[in-house]
Amino acid sequence: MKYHHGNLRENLIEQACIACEDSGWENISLRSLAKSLNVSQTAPYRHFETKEELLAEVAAMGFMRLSDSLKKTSKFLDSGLAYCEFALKYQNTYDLMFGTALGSFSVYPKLQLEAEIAFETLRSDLKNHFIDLGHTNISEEIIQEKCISVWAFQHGIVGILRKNAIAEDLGVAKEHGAMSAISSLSNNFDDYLSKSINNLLTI
Amino acid sequence: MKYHHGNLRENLIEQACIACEDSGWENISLRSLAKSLNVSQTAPYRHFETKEELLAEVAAMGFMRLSDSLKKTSKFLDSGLAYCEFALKYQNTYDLMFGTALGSFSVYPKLQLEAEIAFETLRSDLKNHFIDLGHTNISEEIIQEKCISVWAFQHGIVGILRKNAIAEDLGVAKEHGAMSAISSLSNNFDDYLSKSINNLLTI
DNA sequence: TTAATATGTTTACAGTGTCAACATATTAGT
DNA sequence: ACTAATATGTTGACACTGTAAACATATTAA
Repeated sequence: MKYHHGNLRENLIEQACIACEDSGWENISLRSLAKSLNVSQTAPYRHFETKEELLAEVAAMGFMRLSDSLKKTSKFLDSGLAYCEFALKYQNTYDLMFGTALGSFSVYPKLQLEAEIAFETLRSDLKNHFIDLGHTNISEEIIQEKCISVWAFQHGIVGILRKNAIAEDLGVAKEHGAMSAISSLSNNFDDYLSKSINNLLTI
Repeated sequence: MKYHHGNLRENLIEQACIACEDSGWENISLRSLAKSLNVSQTAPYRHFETKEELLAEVAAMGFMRLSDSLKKTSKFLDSGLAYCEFALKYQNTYDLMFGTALGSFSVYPKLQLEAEIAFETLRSDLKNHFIDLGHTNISEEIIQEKCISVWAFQHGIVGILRKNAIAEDLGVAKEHGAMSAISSLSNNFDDYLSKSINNLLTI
């Protein structure tokens, strides 16, 4: 089962993942990807109808890796930190996953699936968290609602942190100014995070 | 004080704002902007060193309008809804403001200023909210921290809502699936929002 | 073995940001 | 008022981009 190139499709996704994390999805070009795989510049079009379709695959891979990161945590309140770490460590991929390059998840079934798996990971963790706390009679709807709240909060914090140019490390804020009061916050970032999430979980 | 065109710079910003909201920042082209203003394709470069510089101006305008929207609310808990309404009504501009087109706010002084003004608007509203509740001895640090939390939560919720393709109206979710349990949530979106924000404000 | 299909190439089009060289309008300095 | 400096605009070019059409060939299915 070997065509001209072998498995151009998977190689393209692979290289696109690397290129995305290296220089951001906006700087990915099908032509240069093709060139780096020693293939003509329009060869990718035999595997992806459009550039966006390739980007959707990259985003899906991102969600798979996010799920993995979340699964590595034992306590629910740790997963918040894990989430933020992922989002800041793989900034460019995260941008692709949640940014405007792709529209709604539902346009790309595989992407939607992987996104839902990641969400489910967090949701089941949260359910266990509630059980650990002795709250056994909480409806699935509320669990889901709370899960969305937590996710949204984490997502938002990451966005704000980045807009204030906090870099590599979670604990350091470099800028000053009104909005960058974040610095004081990020000195004890994990405390802040778990406290806020705990608040959000109040029923 | 009238040169060749008059005030090309402001006209460019103006048209860019419109174009951005119409078709998204990714589809703005300096050349077509120039053409629509009956000016040569490189004329914009006398006023902006790079395309990004123009986009930063558009984003700054966005924050000005956001501040206006927030100022129109009387109660603090209403401003959350106002924020989400703004973010969903002016989706494309909001993307530019918080997306990856521009890096950190601090790269563009004017943008940073306008962003901080918007933040300050929310912060002072929150302070008054605490005072209304009789909590008069809350430190500025905590107010700021809570303000960041609220902003992050709102920002995150908007992002998640959009990734599930909820349209025009705040109250309606169209998709189904695990993550789109949002639909149940968004039926009483404003209740959900104020409840969550209230939780976040717990000290 | 033949027909269909999957995969890849060549060529081309219309568009992009931005640079360099040049032209002219306005302002500031004397 | 005249001149030099500066702000503004134009022309032309370069090196990219996504992607469509026409063609070629390798692989697979009948």
